[in-house]
Amino acid sequence: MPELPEVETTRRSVEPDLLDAVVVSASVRRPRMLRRQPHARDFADRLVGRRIGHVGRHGKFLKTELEGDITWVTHLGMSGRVSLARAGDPEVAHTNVIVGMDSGVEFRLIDPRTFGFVAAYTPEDLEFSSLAALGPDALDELPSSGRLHAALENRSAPIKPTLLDQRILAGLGNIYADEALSRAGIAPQRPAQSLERPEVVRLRRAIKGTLAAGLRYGGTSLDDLAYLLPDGRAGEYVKRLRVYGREGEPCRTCGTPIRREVLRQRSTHWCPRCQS
DNA sequence: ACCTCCCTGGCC
DNA sequence: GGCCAGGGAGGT
Repeated sequence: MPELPEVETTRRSVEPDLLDAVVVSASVRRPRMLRRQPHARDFADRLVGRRIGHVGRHGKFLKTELEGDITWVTHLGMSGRVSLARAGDPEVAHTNVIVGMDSGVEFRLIDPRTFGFVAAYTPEDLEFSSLAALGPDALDELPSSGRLHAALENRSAPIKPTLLDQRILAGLGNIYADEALSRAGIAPQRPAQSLERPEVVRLRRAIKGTLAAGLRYGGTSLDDLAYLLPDGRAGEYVKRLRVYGREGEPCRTCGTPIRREVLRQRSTHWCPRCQS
Protein backbone atom coordinates (compact mmCIF):
# COMPACT_ATOMS: atom_id res chain seq x y z
CA MET A 1 0.00 0.00 0.00
CA PRO A 2 1.47 3.37 -0.98
CA GLU A 3 2.56 5.41 1.99
CA LEU A 4 1.19 8.91 2.11
CA PRO A 5 3.48 11.80 2.80
CA GLU A 6 3.24 12.94 6.38
CA VAL A 7 0.32 15.28 6.79
CA GLU A 8 -0.68 17.41 9.71
CA THR A 9 -3.71 19.36 8.82
CA THR A 10 -3.51 22.46 10.92
CA ARG A 11 0.20 23.06 10.59
CA ARG A 12 1.55 21.83 7.33
CA SER A 13 -1.42 22.22 5.12
CA VAL A 14 -3.72 24.97 6.27
CA GLU A 15 -1.32 27.32 7.97
CA PRO A 16 0.94 28.28 5.05
CA ASP A 17 -2.07 29.34 3.04
CA LEU A 18 -3.63 31.42 5.77
CA LEU A 19 -0.71 32.91 7.65
CA ASP A 20 -0.39 36.66 7.16
CA ALA A 21 -3.34 36.79 4.78
CA VAL A 22 -5.95 39.48 5.36
CA VAL A 23 -9.57 38.39 5.49
CA VAL A 24 -11.61 40.16 2.83
CA SER A 25 -14.94 38.36 3.09
CA ALA A 26 -16.83 36.01 5.35
CA SER A 27 -20.04 34.45 4.19
CA VAL A 28 -22.17 31.98 6.12
CA ARG A 29 -24.88 30.24 4.10
CA ARG A 30 -26.31 28.22 6.96
CA PRO A 31 -27.16 30.44 9.93
CA ARG A 32 -27.01 27.38 12.15
CA MET A 33 -23.23 27.30 11.67
CA LEU A 34 -23.11 30.45 13.79
CA ARG A 35 -25.04 29.08 16.75
CA ARG A 36 -21.95 29.36 18.98
CA GLN A 37 -21.59 33.01 18.09
CA PRO A 38 -23.58 35.07 20.63
CA HIS A 39 -24.42 37.71 17.98
CA ALA A 40 -24.33 36.21 14.50
CA ARG A 41 -23.29 39.40 12.74
CA ASP A 42 -20.13 39.55 14.84
CA PHE A 43 -18.58 36.76 12.82
CA ALA A 44 -18.06 38.68 9.60
CA ASP A 45 -17.58 41.98 11.41
CA ARG A 46 -14.74 40.60 13.48
CA LEU A 47 -12.98 38.76 10.65
CA VAL A 48 -13.07 41.10 7.70
CA GLY A 49 -10.08 43.41 7.43
CA ARG A 50 -8.02 41.52 9.96
CA ARG A 51 -4.69 39.82 9.34
CA ILE A 52 -4.25 36.19 10.30
CA GLY A 53 -1.51 35.29 12.71
CA HIS A 54 -1.04 31.97 14.36
CA VAL A 55 -3.06 28.96 13.20
CA GLY A 56 -3.37 26.33 15.87
CA ARG A 57 -5.58 23.76 17.45
CA HIS A 58 -6.74 22.56 20.82
CA GLY A 59 -8.31 19.14 20.69
CA LYS A 60 -10.81 19.21 17.84
CA PHE A 61 -11.13 22.98 17.82
CA LEU A 62 -9.20 24.80 15.10
CA LYS A 63 -8.07 28.17 16.44
CA THR A 64 -6.96 30.92 14.12
CA GLU A 65 -5.62 34.05 15.79
CA LEU A 66 -6.35 37.37 14.15
CA GLU A 67 -4.88 40.75 14.94
CA GLY A 68 -6.87 42.64 17.53
CA ASP A 69 -7.21 39.67 19.90
CA ILE A 70 -9.88 37.86 17.91
CA THR A 71 -9.86 34.06 17.81
CA TRP A 72 -11.60 32.49 14.86
CA VAL A 73 -12.75 29.06 15.96
CA THR A 74 -13.77 26.26 13.61
CA HIS A 75 -15.14 22.89 14.64
CA LEU A 76 -15.86 20.19 12.08
CA GLY A 77 -18.51 18.39 14.12
CA MET A 78 -19.21 14.96 12.68
CA SER A 79 -19.33 15.60 8.98
CA GLY A 80 -17.37 18.79 8.43
CA ARG A 81 -14.28 19.23 6.33
CA VAL A 82 -12.17 22.18 5.38
CA SER A 83 -11.25 22.83 1.79
CA LEU A 84 -8.78 25.44 0.62
CA ALA A 85 -9.83 26.79 -2.73
CA ARG A 86 -9.25 29.79 -4.98
CA ALA A 87 -11.97 32.37 -5.36
CA GLY A 88 -14.15 31.29 -8.28
CA ASP A 89 -13.44 27.57 -7.92
CA PRO A 90 -16.66 25.56 -8.22
CA GLU A 91 -18.43 24.92 -4.95
CA VAL A 92 -19.22 21.47 -3.74
CA ALA A 93 -22.58 20.80 -2.08
CA HIS A 94 -22.94 21.86 1.56
CA THR A 95 -20.33 24.56 1.40
CA ASN A 96 -21.72 26.38 4.41
CA VAL A 97 -18.99 28.89 5.23
CA ILE A 98 -16.54 30.71 2.97
CA VAL A 99 -13.86 33.01 4.32
CA GLY A 100 -11.95 34.82 1.57
CA MET A 101 -8.39 36.15 1.86
CA ASP A 102 -6.64 38.96 0.01
CA SER A 103 -4.33 36.27 -1.41
CA GLY A 104 -7.24 34.79 -3.35
CA VAL A 105 -7.33 31.74 -1.11
CA GLU A 106 -10.70 30.74 0.25
CA PHE A 107 -11.22 28.76 3.42
CA ARG A 108 -14.37 26.71 2.86
CA LEU A 109 -16.20 24.69 5.46
CA ILE A 110 -18.25 21.90 3.93
CA ASP A 111 -20.58 20.28 6.43
CA PRO A 112 -23.72 18.39 5.37
CA ARG A 113 -24.94 17.64 8.90
CA THR A 114 -24.14 21.11 10.22
CA PHE A 115 -22.87 19.81 13.54
CA GLY A 116 -19.76 21.86 12.95
CA PHE A 117 -19.61 25.59 13.61
CA VAL A 118 -17.54 28.71 13.25
CA ALA A 119 -17.23 31.67 15.60
CA ALA A 120 -15.11 34.77 16.07
CA TYR A 121 -14.41 35.20 19.75
CA THR A 122 -13.04 38.01 21.88
CA PRO A 123 -10.92 36.92 24.85
CA GLU A 124 -14.01 37.26 27.01
CA ASP A 125 -16.15 35.12 24.66
CA LEU A 126 -13.44 32.49 24.80
CA GLU A 127 -13.65 32.33 28.57
CA PHE A 128 -17.32 31.44 28.38
CA SER A 129 -16.99 29.02 25.48
CA SER A 130 -16.53 25.29 25.73
CA LEU A 131 -12.90 25.78 24.74
CA ALA A 132 -12.19 27.09 28.20
CA ALA A 133 -13.15 23.75 29.74
CA LEU A 134 -11.01 21.60 27.44
CA GLY A 135 -8.49 19.32 29.06
CA PRO A 136 -4.90 19.06 27.86
CA ASP A 137 -4.49 18.35 24.16
CA ALA A 138 -4.02 14.65 23.52
CA LEU A 139 -1.35 15.24 20.89
CA ASP A 140 0.63 18.22 22.11
CA GLU A 141 0.09 18.14 25.86
CA LEU A 142 -0.48 14.50 26.65
CA PRO A 143 -0.31 14.27 30.44
CA SER A 144 2.17 12.00 32.18
CA SER A 145 0.81 8.61 33.13
CA GLY A 146 0.76 9.80 36.74
CA ARG A 147 -1.50 12.71 35.91
CA LEU A 148 -3.63 10.59 33.65
CA HIS A 149 -4.01 8.02 36.40
CA ALA A 150 -5.06 10.76 38.80
CA ALA A 151 -7.63 12.06 36.31
CA LEU A 152 -9.20 8.61 35.99
CA GLU A 153 -9.04 7.76 39.66
CA ASN A 154 -12.49 8.86 40.76
CA ARG A 155 -14.39 7.97 37.63
CA SER A 156 -16.74 5.04 37.82
CA ALA A 157 -17.82 5.40 34.18
CA PRO A 158 -16.35 2.96 31.64
CA ILE A 159 -12.97 4.00 30.26
CA LYS A 160 -14.27 4.33 26.68
CA PRO A 161 -16.74 7.18 27.25
CA THR A 162 -14.29 8.70 29.71
CA LEU A 163 -11.76 8.99 26.89
CA LEU A 164 -14.35 10.91 24.89
CA ASP A 165 -14.81 13.48 27.66
CA GLN A 166 -12.97 16.46 26.21
CA ARG A 167 -12.61 18.05 29.64
CA ILE A 168 -10.30 15.24 30.70
CA LEU A 169 -8.30 14.93 27.50
CA ALA A 170 -9.01 16.96 24.39
CA GLY A 171 -8.86 15.46 20.95
CA LEU A 172 -9.91 11.82 21.02
CA GLY A 173 -13.06 10.94 19.12
CA ASN A 174 -14.99 7.72 18.83
CA ILE A 175 -12.68 6.00 16.36
CA TYR A 176 -9.42 6.86 18.08
CA ALA A 177 -10.76 6.01 21.54
CA ASP A 178 -11.59 2.48 20.36
CA GLU A 179 -8.26 2.18 18.59
CA ALA A 180 -6.25 3.41 21.57
CA LEU A 181 -7.96 0.93 23.90
CA SER A 182 -7.24 -1.82 21.41
CA ARG A 183 -3.55 -0.95 21.33
CA ALA A 184 -3.47 -0.77 25.10
CA GLY A 185 -5.19 -4.15 25.51
CA ILE A 186 -7.87 -2.65 27.74
CA ALA A 187 -11.56 -3.52 27.47
CA PRO A 188 -13.72 -0.43 26.83
CA GLN A 189 -16.21 -1.41 29.54
CA ARG A 190 -13.67 -1.32 32.33
CA PRO A 191 -14.46 1.37 34.92
CA ALA A 192 -11.92 4.15 34.41
CA GLN A 193 -10.94 4.01 38.06
CA SER A 194 -10.14 0.30 37.85
CA LEU A 195 -7.15 0.84 35.58
CA GLU A 196 -3.92 -0.13 37.29
CA ARG A 197 -0.86 2.03 36.91
CA PRO A 198 0.81 -0.22 34.27
CA GLU A 199 -2.41 -0.14 32.26
CA VAL A 200 -2.50 3.64 32.34
CA VAL A 201 1.09 3.65 31.14
CA ARG A 202 0.06 1.41 28.25
CA LEU A 203 -2.99 3.54 27.54
CA ARG A 204 -0.92 6.69 27.40
CA ARG A 205 1.50 5.14 24.93
CA ALA A 206 -1.42 3.76 22.96
CA ILE A 207 -3.05 7.19 22.65
CA LYS A 208 0.22 8.65 21.45
CA GLY A 209 0.81 5.84 18.98
CA THR A 210 -2.73 5.88 17.66
CA LEU A 211 -2.77 9.61 17.00
CA ALA A 212 0.68 9.53 15.42
CA ALA A 213 -0.37 6.70 13.12
CA GLY A 214 -3.65 8.42 12.28
CA LEU A 215 -1.79 11.56 11.24
CA ARG A 216 0.84 9.60 9.36
CA TYR A 217 -1.81 8.00 7.19
CA GLY A 218 -3.78 11.18 6.68
CA GLY A 219 -6.65 10.42 9.05
CA THR A 220 -9.65 8.15 8.77
CA SER A 221 -11.83 8.69 5.71
CA LEU A 222 -14.80 6.35 6.05
CA ASP A 223 -16.94 5.21 3.14
CA ASP A 224 -19.09 8.33 3.27
CA LEU A 225 -15.96 10.45 2.60
CA ALA A 226 -17.31 13.03 5.02
CA TYR A 227 -13.75 13.55 6.13
CA LEU A 228 -11.13 14.42 3.55
CA LEU A 229 -7.81 16.21 3.78
CA PRO A 230 -7.92 19.92 2.90
CA ASP A 231 -6.50 19.15 -0.53
CA GLY A 232 -9.31 16.69 -1.19
CA ARG A 233 -7.42 13.44 -0.74
CA ALA A 234 -8.88 10.65 1.37
CA GLY A 235 -7.07 9.67 4.54
CA GLU A 236 -5.85 6.08 4.49
CA TYR A 237 -5.91 5.22 8.17
CA VAL A 238 -9.17 3.35 7.68
CA LYS A 239 -7.11 0.52 6.17
CA ARG A 240 -5.13 0.28 9.36
CA LEU A 241 -7.95 0.32 11.87
CA ARG A 242 -7.62 -2.50 14.37
CA VAL A 243 -11.17 -2.61 15.69
CA TYR A 244 -13.34 0.35 14.66
CA GLY A 245 -15.92 -0.66 12.05
CA ARG A 246 -14.63 -4.26 12.04
CA GLU A 247 -17.42 -6.07 13.90
CA GLY A 248 -17.27 -9.79 13.13
CA GLU A 249 -13.94 -9.49 11.31
CA PRO A 250 -10.93 -11.27 12.77
CA CYS A 251 -8.71 -9.47 15.25
CA ARG A 252 -5.46 -8.65 13.47
CA THR A 253 -3.54 -10.15 16.38
CA CYS A 254 -5.41 -13.29 17.43
CA GLY A 255 -8.16 -13.86 14.87
CA THR A 256 -11.02 -13.65 17.36
CA PRO A 257 -14.04 -11.87 15.84
CA ILE A 258 -14.18 -8.20 16.79
CA ARG A 259 -17.19 -7.31 18.88
CA ARG A 260 -19.37 -4.22 18.81
CA GLU A 261 -21.52 -2.83 21.58
CA VAL A 262 -23.16 0.53 22.11
CA LEU A 263 -21.68 2.24 25.14
CA ARG A 264 -23.20 5.54 26.23
CA GLN A 265 -24.86 5.86 22.81
CA ARG A 266 -21.55 5.43 21.02
CA SER A 267 -20.61 2.51 18.84
CA THR A 268 -17.74 0.65 20.53
CA HIS A 269 -15.48 -2.04 19.09
CA TRP A 270 -13.00 -4.36 20.76
CA CYS A 271 -11.30 -7.74 20.68
CA PRO A 272 -12.68 -9.83 23.55
CA ARG A 273 -9.49 -11.83 23.72
CA CYS A 274 -6.78 -9.18 23.43
CA GLN A 275 -8.55 -6.58 25.55
CA SER A 276 -9.28 -7.15 29.20
C1' DA B 1 -23.28 11.81 35.63
C1' DC B 2 -26.34 10.48 32.42
C1' DC B 3 -29.78 10.84 28.18
C1' DT B 4 -31.81 13.53 24.21
C1' DC B 5 -31.46 16.13 20.57
C1' DC B 6 -29.55 18.72 16.86
C1' DC B 7 -29.04 17.73 11.09
C1' DT B 8 -28.56 15.35 6.50
C1' DG B 9 -27.21 11.60 3.50
C1' DG B 10 -26.48 6.93 2.57
C1' DC B 11 -27.45 2.25 3.19
C1' DC B 12 -30.34 -1.85 4.37
C1' DG C 1 -39.27 3.69 5.92
C1' DG C 2 -35.95 3.05 9.44
C1' DC C 3 -31.54 3.10 11.05
C1' DC C 4 -27.00 4.53 11.31
C1' DA C 5 -23.07 7.90 11.41
C1' DG C 6 -16.24 10.66 13.20
C1' DG C 7 -19.56 15.45 18.22
C1' DG C 8 -21.20 18.34 21.67
C1' DA C 9 -24.57 21.16 24.36
C1' DG C 10 -28.47 21.39 27.31
C1' DG C 11 -31.55 19.65 30.38
C1' DT C 12 -32.61 16.58 34.19
